[in-house]
Amino acid sequence: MEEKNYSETVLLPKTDFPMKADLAKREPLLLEKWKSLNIYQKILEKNSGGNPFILHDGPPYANGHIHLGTALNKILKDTLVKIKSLQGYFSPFVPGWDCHGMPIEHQVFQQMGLKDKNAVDILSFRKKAHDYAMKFMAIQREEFKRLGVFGDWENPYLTLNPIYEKTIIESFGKLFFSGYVIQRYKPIYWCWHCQTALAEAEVEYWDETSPSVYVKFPVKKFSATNIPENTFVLIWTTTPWTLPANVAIAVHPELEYVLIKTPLGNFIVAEKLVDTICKKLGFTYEKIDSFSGKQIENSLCMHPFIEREVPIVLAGYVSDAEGTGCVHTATGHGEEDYQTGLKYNLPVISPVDEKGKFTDEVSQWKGLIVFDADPLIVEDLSSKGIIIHSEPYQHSYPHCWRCKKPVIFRATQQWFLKIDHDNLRNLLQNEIQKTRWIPEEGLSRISSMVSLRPDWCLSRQRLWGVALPIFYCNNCNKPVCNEQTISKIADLVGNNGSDIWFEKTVEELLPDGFICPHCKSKGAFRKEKDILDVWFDSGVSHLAVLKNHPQLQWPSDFYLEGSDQHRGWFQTSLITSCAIEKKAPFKTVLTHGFVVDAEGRKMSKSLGNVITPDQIINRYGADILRLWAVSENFQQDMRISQKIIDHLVIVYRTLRNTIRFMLGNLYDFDPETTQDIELLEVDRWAMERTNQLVCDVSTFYNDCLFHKGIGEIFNFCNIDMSSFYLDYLKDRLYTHGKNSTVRRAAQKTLYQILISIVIMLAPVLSFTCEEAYSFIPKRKRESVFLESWPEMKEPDKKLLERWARFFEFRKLVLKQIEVQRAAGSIGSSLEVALEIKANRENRQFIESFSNLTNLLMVAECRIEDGENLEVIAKKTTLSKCARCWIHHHSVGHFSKHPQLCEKCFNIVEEKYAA
RNA sequence: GGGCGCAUAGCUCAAGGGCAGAGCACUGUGCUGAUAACGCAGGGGUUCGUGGUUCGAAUCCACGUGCGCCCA
Repeated sequence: MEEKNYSETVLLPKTDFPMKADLAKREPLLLEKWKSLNIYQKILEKNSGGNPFILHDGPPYANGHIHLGTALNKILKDTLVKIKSLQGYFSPFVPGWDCHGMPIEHQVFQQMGLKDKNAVDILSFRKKAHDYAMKFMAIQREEFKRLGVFGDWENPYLTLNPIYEKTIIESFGKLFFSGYVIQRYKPIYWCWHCQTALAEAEVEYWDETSPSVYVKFPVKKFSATNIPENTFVLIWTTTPWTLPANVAIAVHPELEYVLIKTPLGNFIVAEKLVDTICKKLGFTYEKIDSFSGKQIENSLCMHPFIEREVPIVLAGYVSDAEGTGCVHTATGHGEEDYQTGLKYNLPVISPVDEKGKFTDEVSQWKGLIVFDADPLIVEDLSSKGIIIHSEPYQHSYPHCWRCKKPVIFRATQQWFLKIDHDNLRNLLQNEIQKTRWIPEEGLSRISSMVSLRPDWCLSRQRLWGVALPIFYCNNCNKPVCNEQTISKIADLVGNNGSDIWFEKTVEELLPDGFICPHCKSKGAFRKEKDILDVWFDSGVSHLAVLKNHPQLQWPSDFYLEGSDQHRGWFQTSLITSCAIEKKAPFKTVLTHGFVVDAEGRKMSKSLGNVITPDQIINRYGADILRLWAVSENFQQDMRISQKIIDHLVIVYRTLRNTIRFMLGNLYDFDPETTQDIELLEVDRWAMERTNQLVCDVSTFYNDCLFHKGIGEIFNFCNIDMSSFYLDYLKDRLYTHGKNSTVRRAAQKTLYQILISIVIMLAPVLSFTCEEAYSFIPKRKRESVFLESWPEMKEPDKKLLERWARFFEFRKLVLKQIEVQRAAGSIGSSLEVALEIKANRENRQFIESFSNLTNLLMVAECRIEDGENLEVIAKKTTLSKCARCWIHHHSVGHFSKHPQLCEKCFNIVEEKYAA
C-alpha cells in the first residue's frame, strides 16, 4: 500500500520567534526600539492618572564600572518599578549618582601626579574631579541602560549639579538655624610631615617599635573601699608623648581589679595581669583587696606631672590581655578615648600643633616633634619615679600612605550634627518603627545602630565636595552662619555651582555691608576651609530630588539598597529628614544581600573569584543576569558561579520554548472571531489554573518575593503547560479542522495564557518578553510595557480540586505505562489500552471526564467495577491513523484513505473538496 | 572582640514540633509534528557540628564551626 504523506495536511506550529535566543546580539536591537519609542515616557503617559509609586534611587558612586552588586541593585529596582507600572501605578524612576568624595579625589590626585595636597590649585583640581565624575557617570549610565533598566536617563540627579548643591547648602542652613549643628574638638588622623588630615583609607598599618611604659597615677579619692596611703593606679601605654594629654583612666566594668602591696608602693591593676606585671617589674607583692571595675568608677587620681584631676571611667574596650587593665585615656589622641570622653564629659586636650610639635601647653618638651620627645619623656619621668618600667614594644601602627611616616591622632575643631538635639534620636526611633522593613530584621538592625550612634561629624578636611557654608569673624573669631549668609550662598551655588566658594573672596560671598551678628564688627571675615561629608550630599537626596522633580513626591514609597546602607544612606537620609521635616523620607525600605561566589565568599581580586556583569551580558545576555537577580532570595547573600549561570540558561530556555510553542500555535488566531467559542472543561481548568497563577504571582511580587513569583511561573510553564496541557493540546491544534471549535477553543485558551505569562515575565525577562510580545497576533501595542497587568480573578477552587484529583489518577496511569515501556511492549502512550478497575465512587469520577483517551493520550480506556482503583496498561490492538497517529477503530474503514481514522478522513476530504 | 543575619539533595528553593519535598541537574528511556525541542520514569539527604527540651526536633534552646554585612 502506498504510504501517503499526510504531514502537509496537519496544522503544525509556525512562528518567527526563534528558538535560539541570541540575546547578546538581539538585546541591543531592542534597546534601539525602546529608545526610538521613548518607552520610559510612554509608560508614564499611560499611567498619568494612576496612583503614584515613587522608588527613590540611592546614588551609586561615580567611580569605575558597575559590578554585580550595582547591577543587582538596579535590576531589582527596575523589576519592581516595571511591575508597578504594568499594574497601572505612575512610577517615575529618576536615577542618581554620588559625585563628590574621596575615592575620586584620590584618583585625580594620582592622575595629576601630585605630592602635596597643600600645594594644589583647588579650582583646577576640582575641575578635573568634576570631569572625572562626569566621565564615570556616563559610563555607568550606558551600563545600566544595557541591563534594560528604564528610567529618566537623560535627566539623572547628580550630587554635583548646582541645583542639587543648592539644596545641600539650604539643608545645612536649616539644621544650623535650628541648633543641630555644633563645633567641637575631635581627634583625627593627622600626618605631621604632610601637615594634613588623613582619612581612614589614607592610613596604612604596619609594625613599628615604640617605647612601652608603666606609669603610676596617685589615687586621690577611692570609691570602692578604704585604701592605704601611697596607692597608685598603674597604667600602660605605647605612646608616652600622649601622657601630657591624659584626662582619665579607663577600666572595664566587669573585670576584677586588685590592690597589691609592693616595695614600690601600693598598686591597682587587673587581677589577671598581676603576676605578669610583678614578674616584669621584678618585685614581689601581697594582695590586699579586690573589686570590680564598676565599683571603682568615678574614683579620682592625680595626673602624675600636671596639676589635673583624672577620674576613673568605664569602657567596654578595656581588656586584660596585656598591659595593666587600666587604660591611659587621652581624649585628644584616640577615637575610643574620645568617645569615652563624650560619655563622661571629659575635656579634649591636644597640645600638639600641625607640625606634630608640642605647643606651649607642654612647657618641658615644647617645640619637639612628639616622636622625638618620646625618649626624653621616658628618661625624665623614669628618673622621677613616675614611669616605673619601660621596654621596646612592637605593634601595628598607622602610617601616612603618601610619606610613610607614622601618623598621630590630633584633636581639631570639627562640625557635628547633634543626634540628641531636640529629641532627634527618639524621633528617629519612632519613624523607624513606622517604616516597613523588608526583611523585618532591618528594623532591629538600624534601630540598634541609631540607639548607639555618636553625633555625625559633618566636616572633612578635603577638596572635592561642597564647602561648609560658614564664615568666621576675624574680630571675635566666632563662626557665622545665618539666614542672610545661607540665602546668598545658596543662590550663588545654585547659579554657579559649589566652586563659587573657592572662586570668590569672602566679601563677594557675604551680603553687602555684612555685620558680625556676635560682635557687630564690620571688619574682615574668613571662609571655612572644610567641606561637608559626602554622606551629607546623598543624605539630603530626598529633599534635592523628591521635592524638586515635578513627577516625584516626598516622602517616597520605597528605598531599595544593599544591607550595608543601614549604617549609610538609610540612616543619613533618615537623620536629615527627621531633623528638617520631622518625618522619615520613606515608607518601605528593602535591603538585599551581597553578591558572593559559589562557596559564599565575597568576590575579591585576591581570591580571583570576580565575575563582572559584562562577562555575563556579552556571553549570555542581560536577561540571564536579570533572571539571576530575581531567581535567588535576595534578602540573603546572592551566590553566582558558572554552574548557577548554566542552570539559569536552562531555566531560560524552558521559558522561552514554552512561549515559542504557544506563539507557534497562534499564527492563524484572531481573538475577535472566537468570542463565542465555548471552552472544553480542560480549557477551563487551564484558565482557572492561570487565574490562580496570576493571583499567586501578584501576591509574591507585591511582597517583593520575586524568586517565588518566578518559581511559580516556571513551574506553571513546566508542569502544567509543557508536561500536560500543551502536550495534550497538540492533537487538537494540529489535526482537527482549522476552524473547528476544539481547535479554536484551544487557541483562545492559549492566547489568554500566553498574554498573562508574557506580561508577568516582562519585568524580569524584559528583552525576551518584548520580543515575544511583538509576535503575538492582534496584540499591537507598541510595547509589552504598555500592556496592563492580567486581571486577578478568584480561581474556581472546586474545579481545580477536581483536576488535582485527575492528575493523581493520571500519575497512576503514567506509572503503569512506564512499566510496559520498560518491558519493551510499547513505545508511545498512544499505543496504550488501559484497563481500569475502580470502585463505584472512583468509576463515577473517572467517567465524568469526557474525551478521557485524549486527556490521557492513550488509545483505549476500559473501565470495570473493582476494588478501589487499579490500572493496567496493555498494547492496543487498534490501528494507528497515519495522520493523527491516534489508534482508532475507524482506521481502515475508508477505501479512499485506508490509513485514516474517521476524523481525519473527513478533514482531508473537506480540504481536498475545497 | 561586638551587633544583625545566613547554613536543608550537585544547584536554586519549600517545609516553622508529627513520614524531609519541588524544579533543575544527573541516570535510564520514549517520541521524531515544540527537534540544539518535548514526554515518562528512577537514583540521590548525618537538614553545618555537639549537647539539651520533648513521646517526637530540619523546626524550640544552648554552645561551637563556617560565611556575609556593619562596627571596634
